[in-house]
Amino acid sequence: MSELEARSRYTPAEVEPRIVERWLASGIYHPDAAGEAAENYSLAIPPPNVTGVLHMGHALNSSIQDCLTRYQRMGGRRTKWILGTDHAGIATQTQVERLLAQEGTSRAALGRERFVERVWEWRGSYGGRIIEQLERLGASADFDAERFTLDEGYVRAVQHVFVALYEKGLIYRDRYMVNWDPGSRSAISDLEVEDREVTDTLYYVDYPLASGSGAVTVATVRPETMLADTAIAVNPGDERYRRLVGETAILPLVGRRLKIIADDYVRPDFGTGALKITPGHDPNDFEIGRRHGLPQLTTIGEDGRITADAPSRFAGLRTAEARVAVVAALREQGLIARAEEYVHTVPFSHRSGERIEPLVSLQWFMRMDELARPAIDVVKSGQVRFHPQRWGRVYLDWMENIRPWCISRQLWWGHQIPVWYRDDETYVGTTAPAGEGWERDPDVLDTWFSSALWPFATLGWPERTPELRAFYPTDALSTARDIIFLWVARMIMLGLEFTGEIPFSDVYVHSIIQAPDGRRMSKSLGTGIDPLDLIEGGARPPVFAPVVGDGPDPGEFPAYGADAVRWGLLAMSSGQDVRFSEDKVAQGQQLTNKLWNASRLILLRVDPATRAAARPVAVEDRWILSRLRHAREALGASIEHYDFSRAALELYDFVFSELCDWYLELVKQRLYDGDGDTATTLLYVLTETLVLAHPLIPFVTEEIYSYVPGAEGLLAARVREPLLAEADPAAEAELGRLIEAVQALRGWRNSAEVRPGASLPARLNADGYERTAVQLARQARLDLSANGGTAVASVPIPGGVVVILASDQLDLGAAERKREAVRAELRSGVERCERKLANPGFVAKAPAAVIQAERDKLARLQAELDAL
RNA sequence: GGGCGCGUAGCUCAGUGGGAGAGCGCUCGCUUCACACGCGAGAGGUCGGUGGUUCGAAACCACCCGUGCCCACCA
Repeated sequence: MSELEARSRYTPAEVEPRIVERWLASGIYHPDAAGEAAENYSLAIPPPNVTGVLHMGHALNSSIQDCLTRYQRMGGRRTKWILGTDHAGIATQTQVERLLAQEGTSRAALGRERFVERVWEWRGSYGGRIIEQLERLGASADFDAERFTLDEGYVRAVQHVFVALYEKGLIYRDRYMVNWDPGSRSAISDLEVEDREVTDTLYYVDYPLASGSGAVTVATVRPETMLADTAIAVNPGDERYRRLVGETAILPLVGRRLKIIADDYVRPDFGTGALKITPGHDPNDFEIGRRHGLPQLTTIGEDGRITADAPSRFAGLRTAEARVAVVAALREQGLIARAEEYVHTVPFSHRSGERIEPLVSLQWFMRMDELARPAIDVVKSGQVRFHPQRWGRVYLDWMENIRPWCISRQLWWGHQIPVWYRDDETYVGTTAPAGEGWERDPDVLDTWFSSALWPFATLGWPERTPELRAFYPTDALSTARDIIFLWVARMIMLGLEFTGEIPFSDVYVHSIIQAPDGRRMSKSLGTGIDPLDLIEGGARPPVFAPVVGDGPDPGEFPAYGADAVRWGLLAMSSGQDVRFSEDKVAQGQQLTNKLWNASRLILLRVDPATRAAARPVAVEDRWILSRLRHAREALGASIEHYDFSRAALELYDFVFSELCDWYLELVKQRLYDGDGDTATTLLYVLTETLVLAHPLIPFVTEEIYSYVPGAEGLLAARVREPLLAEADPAAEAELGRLIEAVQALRGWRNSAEVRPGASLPARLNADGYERTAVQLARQARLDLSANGGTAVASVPIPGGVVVILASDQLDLGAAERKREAVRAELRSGVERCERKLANPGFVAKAPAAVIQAERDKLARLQAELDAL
């Protein structure tokens, strides 16, 4: 007990690490693989990159998932939060390559086998950091069954899927236009490309006609690609060029003969209406080229440099250099008719940040339309629900226009494609083919290919494991919207294809937390916070400077503790993006501190032999039991509806407004007096409050629980029991009256400038206070025992008035001013009601209950006014 | 070009048809034996604008202004 007695402030920094150890040692995070998925509860974490460190998005999403997990676990269901990390192909490979560069070596020097070994070593040393951070946050995930998207069983699952889809004809190899990322030297998918606005120059270039009679002028922002031009296209309806269709132009600098063709794609009103066609280096031209059977030439290589197939003066130049050189050469020949500034969007690699080079390349693709169909149906039918709902529409829009997915990556770190080649033969299988001379495809799969199997591959699929039966399909998926297409959609498609079931029934799309200035939280911008710095205290970046000084060092966050951070993040989040608010974290800290101190009041006064039970002796006991039931129901509904900010605020309101401000103040005296039933009930209310609060603020509640007499085991493992009291509207009405009356009297005292400690002689002239008059007197500091005396003021309260009697405690002038103010307020209220009730439309059309409520209100206000 | 959000108190945000709310900040008062990271009482808003629907609009509809995001192959 000494700790509880000694600390009038809750100290998370000392408590939390100790609690983490108890939870981890208890084994409650790791459920038995028993029962069926329908009765059990499970959810899979979006696997953080193995290179990752905890950022605010992780902290928010983990707070959400842990709230769900703890809530369901305490609801008595076998609950599993599937945990693990993603091998994150490009990110991890880049990280290790950087390390090698520092050591003066390189991937190429090591060779594939040694390099991959190095990555595994790296993962062994540094890859677990985010997992430890999740533990520190209080995440109750299954740490004993941590998975990795490249561990042995997972590799088998991925290969199985690849082979099956290949055999079904959905995976194929093709020479096709891809987004080539010169930074990572790999193809990437459409989803990994981001468009940025760029100011370029639009050049008008003359292509002389072979006939020698003039030239056709084309407009281009990428003159360097002209080296691979194989045609010129115009719109078939364009009168200006009609007679040129079928003619031939001469490609400047190269001399190649280009056919002039007609294609509807060309817009007559843009540029000159004539378009140079480069099937090898532009996605649109690629399509046009296919339509017209044009050759695809390649003059830009995978290294982003001009190839030897181009005129030698350009070979080896980077594209940017080549552009300058080509323009200079054209100028020399007087072929640049015009040049103007041009703002447009250009694709960049999301990964490396480099400008995408569209290239024709031999890659593996996956056809998605067939897989999309059932995945569209399950969302349309409501089997899979998005929260907020509107994200379902976004999902469907994308799915209905889905395109093939380029799944091969020219990396070493990842799932190597299970395909072998020998001369013209191709072998696809989960094990190497027999015989000599087979060469395995060097490429690996897009990381998202393996992520798409996450909810079932982590449970042992394709084996029919007990885990799979117990926990698949999962229940919920909580994620940010930026991976709805990259990940969520693909999990639904592959889940349906390979397990025949939806991978989860609810997708919660949480908000994104921005920096206080509205920018994205990002380390490089200086707008990011390490959540651990909030939890344990640490550097406060300048954009997070407190508006008012709040401590010795504004450059440091105080150690708010994990509960405060979790509560704050939940309270901040909602359906829309929000700016990070340190105030909300501070509010969470106040909540933990309040609960700590309320518990001290109770636990330091009750006899250790007391056991929690509901033994209401006064109406306020019935009231708090009724409010407790209300809070449990409201909070439960909010969590089940994924409304976490509401849940957080409901908890705060219950603890502050109902439990501490009113109930504890009302029963304090009885507790001091040593009343046994009061102690018993208080212990019950406290225990159930801890149960209520635990999913949101697990640490402080677990710590307090350890001091509760008779409480055994861990609060985290406790199952919610049915509450011992029903809703009690009569008690709620009675206490509602009391609270309103006390507030009215306190307000009156304040404005009448009555000394706070003074007890005022008064007469209670109101109905409905038979059982609460003593409390009314105590809370409002009235002396109701006085008889006689001159009435000097009359304070309206529900059901009547309190008449204040003359005493030397009172400044009559101030009291009179207050009385006038109250009178004016009541009058305007009465007028508003009368006006409404005089409106024939209102009386005729409004619902009867609304009209009656209005009449009641008028009567009440009028009575209060009359009483003055 | 298409789509989806958002605009409510000084700040950050709840509130989706019947008397404008919370936290922080601000003002006044209080060393009341759980908590000064506290307690009590207040001030503060033409709910972006215009028009409409309705007995009644912060909420529903239309348009406008401002702002953010997503999707899209116009050189």
